[in-house]
Amino acid sequence: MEPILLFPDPVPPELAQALDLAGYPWKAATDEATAARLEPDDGWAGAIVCAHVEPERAFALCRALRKRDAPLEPVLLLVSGTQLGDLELRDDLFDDFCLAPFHPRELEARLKHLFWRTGRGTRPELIEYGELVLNLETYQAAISGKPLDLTYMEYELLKFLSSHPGKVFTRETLLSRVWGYEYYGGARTVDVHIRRLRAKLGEHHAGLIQTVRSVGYRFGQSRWSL
Amino acid sequence: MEPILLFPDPVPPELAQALDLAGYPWKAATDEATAARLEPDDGWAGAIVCAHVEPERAFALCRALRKRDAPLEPVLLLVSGTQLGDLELRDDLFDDFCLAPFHPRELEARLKHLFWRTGRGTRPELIEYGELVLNLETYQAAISGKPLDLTYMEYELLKFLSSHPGKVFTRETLLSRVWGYEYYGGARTVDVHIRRLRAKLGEHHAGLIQTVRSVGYRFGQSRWSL
DNA sequence: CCCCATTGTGAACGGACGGTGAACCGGATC
DNA sequence: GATCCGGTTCACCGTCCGTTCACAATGGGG
Repeated sequence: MEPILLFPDPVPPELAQALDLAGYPWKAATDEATAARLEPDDGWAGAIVCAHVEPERAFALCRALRKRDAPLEPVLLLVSGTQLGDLELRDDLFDDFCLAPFHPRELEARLKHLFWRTGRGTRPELIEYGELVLNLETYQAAISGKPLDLTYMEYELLKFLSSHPGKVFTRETLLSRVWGYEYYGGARTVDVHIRRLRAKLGEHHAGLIQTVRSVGYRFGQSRWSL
Repeated sequence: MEPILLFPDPVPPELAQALDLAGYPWKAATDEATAARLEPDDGWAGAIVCAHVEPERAFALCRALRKRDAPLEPVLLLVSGTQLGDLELRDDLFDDFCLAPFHPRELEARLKHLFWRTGRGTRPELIEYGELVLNLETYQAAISGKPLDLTYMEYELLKFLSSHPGKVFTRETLLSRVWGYEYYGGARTVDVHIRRLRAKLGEHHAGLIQTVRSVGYRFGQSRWSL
């Protein structure tokens, strides 16, 4: 996802923290010129402008962003309670606003809705480990950019392992955590699924899943290796 | 100005007071039927739905309001902080939301901005994905320029799927989001509608709807942004 | 160097999952 | 009331894939 443009620079710490927590990339700028200089090739994903710190410059920036050839959108405004009246007649400068101080989850919800409204894709939930990417929303997996054709159990197993890299799991643990607590079946089932996973990961990446003899399996590099 | 539709009835006193203070006329309704009975000749100006009192019925009402021949808008949702997560996947049910308890002036500012926005007709009236086009105003669908003759449910299902491309939905999710929360019926119903959709999409485009075994269905290709 | 526990491998079985055709049913229309 | 239309349900069936088993390969300990 392209980064979100923030104003001002430096960014209020609670804003930066909320965005980091929600997983949105961002860059801060002090004015339109630096914003233009920092802009990625494929443009900004949107902008969040703090109007409660420097109102005049904030609104001026909004106006500049909207007057570009390709108007920047969506623009979310952060305002203090006393500024609510200032929004009048400035409707065209922003797409949504949020009262400061804000609850991180409100900001996240507003961003989500805003991105949906403006048609831009919302940020997918991913598990990444090196070349491997699992998309939790689409139930798809890819390694080195090439999609893996995994079955349901293979996907679930890989998802569990890759979300605990470096940790060793016994077959029994895997059976209870991935298959379900009530599962009653042979432990060798795990071996077969591991084998098929390694095969589909390809020779080059098969080592991502390691066997720990007489214990179980581990995904990724051990914390103590090297 | 036409009145705003409120839910539920009786209206939370702070909401009624805030609207009276801001000078907005309103009428309250307990459900869609009474809303239809109370509706003025020239329609509602918009709706404010309290989702923090009766979430299920509130969202059901939103869906009903949006499915009318002339979808009611704008819709402003009042939610509690703990409900922020519930907004996910319900983006199409509302135009803006406000955290309860709210500051009267925030509500007023949101209404003002909302009316300004909808006056300019910013709500998307088309959904496009590749060759597929859904016209939300005329309830028509076309692929490669040729109109599709879809039934109501087929259209709703395709609309929901195509507005979340790449994402996998379980049958239960589809039943609750497309058919309605109160729906009690077999999950296989979804299969049949999917089959008819694929048939009407034609052999060449049937792959737009993919089956994810033991999970559900997915529309279009996933976005591998990043 | 041998032995046996442990794990990898190939194949086969069978259950479950989903596609499909058709019947059913309730409401709308004439 | 007859007919049509669209949504739901059901039964059937093909296929996918999770599981199991037998056997080969491996590796650590004595």
